[in-house]
Amino acid sequence: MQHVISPSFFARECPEAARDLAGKLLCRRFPNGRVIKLRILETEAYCGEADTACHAHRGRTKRTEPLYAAPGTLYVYLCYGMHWMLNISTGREGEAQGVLIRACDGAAGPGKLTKALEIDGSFNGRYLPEITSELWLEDDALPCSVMTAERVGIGYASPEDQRRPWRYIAVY
DNA sequence: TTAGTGATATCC
DNA sequence: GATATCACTAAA
Repeated sequence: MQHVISPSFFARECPEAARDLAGKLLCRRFPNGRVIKLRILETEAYCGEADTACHAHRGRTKRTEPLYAAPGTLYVYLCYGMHWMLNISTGREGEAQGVLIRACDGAAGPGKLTKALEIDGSFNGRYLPEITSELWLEDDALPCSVMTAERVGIGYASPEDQRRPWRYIAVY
């Protein structure tokens, strides 16, 4: 039985939410009506202002605002001038936590993922329950195990934060 | 290994 | 106002 994931799923500490999100289904209805569902294979947790890898580690800015918003709010931003990164806010409102969705099957890499799903900056700051006709998450209860690893692409973070096992990989 | 790309943050 | 920096990718 398919079950649509509600925002309360994200109302807990980021590493837990990121770990649980691995193996779930990311579902997208395109403007032309076509629907695809991709299994999430890789996520990363960014855990608030104290995490030097998190965009919000220097405090609240216009850009990081969605990370502070209610859990289930999307944080979508452009990297390297061409790739949109898809994140979902977690924790409590006022805490700058988020989960980066790094890979689904058929789309390995956060930039390829958003391209495949046609997700861009227009989704930034949107709240999942308000856009269920375009983007939603499902739990089909397919069992899997989850491996952890160090996060990638965060050479600017402190050495101890770079070592944190906050990357989650679903294994079947 | 390197170029490509543009928004953002941080510094004049 | 200017510049440096990026939670990346494809091509070579």
